[in-house]
Amino acid sequence: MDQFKSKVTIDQVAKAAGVAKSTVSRIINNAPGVKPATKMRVSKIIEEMGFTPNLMARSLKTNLRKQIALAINDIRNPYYPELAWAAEQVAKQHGYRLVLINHYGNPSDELAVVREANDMHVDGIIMLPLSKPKTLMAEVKKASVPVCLIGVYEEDIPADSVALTRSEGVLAMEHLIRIGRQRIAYVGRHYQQFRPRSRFSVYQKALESSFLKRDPAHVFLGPTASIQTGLEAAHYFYSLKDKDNLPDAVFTDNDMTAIGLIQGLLNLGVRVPEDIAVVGVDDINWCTLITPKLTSVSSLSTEMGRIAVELLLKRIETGPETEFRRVELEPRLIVRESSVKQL
Amino acid sequence: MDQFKSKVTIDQVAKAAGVAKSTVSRIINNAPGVKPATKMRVSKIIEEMGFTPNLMARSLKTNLRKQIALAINDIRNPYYPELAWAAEQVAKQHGYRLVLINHYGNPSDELAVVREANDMHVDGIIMLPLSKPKTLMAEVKKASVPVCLIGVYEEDIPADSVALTRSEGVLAMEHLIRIGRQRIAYVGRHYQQFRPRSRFSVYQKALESSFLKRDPAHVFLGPTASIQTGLEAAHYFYSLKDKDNLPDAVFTDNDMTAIGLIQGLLNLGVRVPEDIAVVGVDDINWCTLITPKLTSVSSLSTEMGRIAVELLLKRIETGPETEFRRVELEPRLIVRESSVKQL
DNA sequence: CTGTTAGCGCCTTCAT
DNA sequence: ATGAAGGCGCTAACAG
Repeated sequence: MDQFKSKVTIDQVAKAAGVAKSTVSRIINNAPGVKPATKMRVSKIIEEMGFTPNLMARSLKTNLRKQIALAINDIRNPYYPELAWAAEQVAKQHGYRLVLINHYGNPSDELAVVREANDMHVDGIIMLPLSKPKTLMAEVKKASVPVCLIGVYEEDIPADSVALTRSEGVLAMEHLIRIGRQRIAYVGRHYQQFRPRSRFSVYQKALESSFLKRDPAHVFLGPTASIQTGLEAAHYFYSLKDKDNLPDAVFTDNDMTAIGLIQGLLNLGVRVPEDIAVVGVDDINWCTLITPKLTSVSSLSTEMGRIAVELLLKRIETGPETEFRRVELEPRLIVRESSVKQL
Repeated sequence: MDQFKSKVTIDQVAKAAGVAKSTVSRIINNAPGVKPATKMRVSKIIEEMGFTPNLMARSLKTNLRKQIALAINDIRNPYYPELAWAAEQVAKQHGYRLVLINHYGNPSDELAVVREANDMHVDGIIMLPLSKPKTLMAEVKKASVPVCLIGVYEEDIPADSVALTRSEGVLAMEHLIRIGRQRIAYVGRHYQQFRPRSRFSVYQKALESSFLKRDPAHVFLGPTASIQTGLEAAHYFYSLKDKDNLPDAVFTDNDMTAIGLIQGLLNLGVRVPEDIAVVGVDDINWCTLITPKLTSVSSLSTEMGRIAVELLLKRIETGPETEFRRVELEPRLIVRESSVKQL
């Protein structure tokens, strides 16, 4: 194992160049106070020897890793790559690396993620939390570095955050009601506890305030934000005994599930949107690539990712002194074929 | 910045427990030779103080990071998340963490990736290289840790590898020819240099050996494996002056581009597969979610990811002594609606 | 069984 | 402008 070309150290360079390590250190860090001549000479040797500083040794000393963690649910849901991509662009621009930490939906793992991030000694953490507020609070407090939250409504958590001005559910439900749907179902993930402004809570409230029937049979909760959950939901609705009570619309937690749901419905001979209109959340790229194209509420993944990194980097610089910032974005409904036949 | 809850160190624990740090070290590493009583007592203190070892300090010492890098092209192409997911499962099982490094297609960046991985002091690197053989060789040799290659045919590179027994192109072209297509086009990425067994080379050879016309106008090369490239290809073919010479089939480098291509063709009123049959490569999940469902040659992303990690971990253990291993998988053609109307 | 010591590779005063 | 020395947090001999 040690026969692999071992990394050259700053000492070796110093020795080879006949200078002290501190001089080499100054050079690789562009520190002032090195005679141009020696700088040039040593730089050449550095180049020749292929020396690159051991980042871990460096950060052990400086306590700076130039690295931020992005805790996500499942990399296989395109929503996260889209967000991560945008976040990475900004991070890179500032000389930071973005490290993804997957916690496949198990909300109890969110705490593990924080611990992991602590251990890795990243400079900051971006989270898209699923936990209930109390747990989340504990998580954030356990973090030994700044945290930036995405998509969280609670206001009293010691972290910067980016969120929407209102739940995606509001736009989705408004839309379905406006186009005259009467029996609107809900398909989504099962949370430990639904936040007051969660998509599901909003769904329930919207039904009430428009005097639509709230039928427990019209709610299907799966374990993950996946195609699979959508397929299962389709079979579930189809298996309802009371065929007259089939939903005529479904508001879906997320686009992946919505896409699975549509797939499942079509397989069962249900027409979308004629028989059942479907609205998702996230507006992932694939919305326009399936048939029918999926109506969705954009949760602004790329903007969120970008802003989260910006907030976090600012916080890393300024420290916890300044007041926590909260950026709010306006969600957008994008109407496509899965909810209205003719646009 | 330093007002954030600072991490507690092994010294603090040792002091608080009234033992030497080495004892604490032995305990957190489950090393033998600690009296159960003290172990119990100190463990409790560790728990109370919330101590977790600084992984960077540890690896500075042990030269082991329990971390492997996966160098990928673009996280937004679902092929990579699928592969990364599988790789991560195996890595986690062995106590390793998987770190993704994106090098958005710029093949010259592949070298940068190796350097980056070196700097990060990961224990090994998995690559899906795009570079031409000579460059690739240089890259692998620059690595200071074991490398495992995915999808490379060259045999003389000092690295373990997982690859297919034959190019995906063989299966794709066989299929298109068998179903009687005469004017088969190619859409793909532009490489610095096409390897002999690359998809494009195989495409050309297949045309020759079946005495089909090789028309330069039937080749469209884009910069990336993206939807966008597919859309552009569709417009390109449509804009050909010689309408009688439109292709009746397209072999596409990758599924993303194939999906974009189909989308573009449908928008232009071209029927798929009646007018143009389309075959992709990778067999990403989305193949079955679009309409028409995409015929594709599976490049076995999850198996590749899994095996690559296994090979790499074995190599990390054994070192460079043992001969480099090469695992070969049989590619599979999955026929769907984009190439034949009735299955 | 437990403590002492000596670095891992780097940065950072403090001298020179 | 450069060198010498100390230490970041941890592990790994070597003593006791």
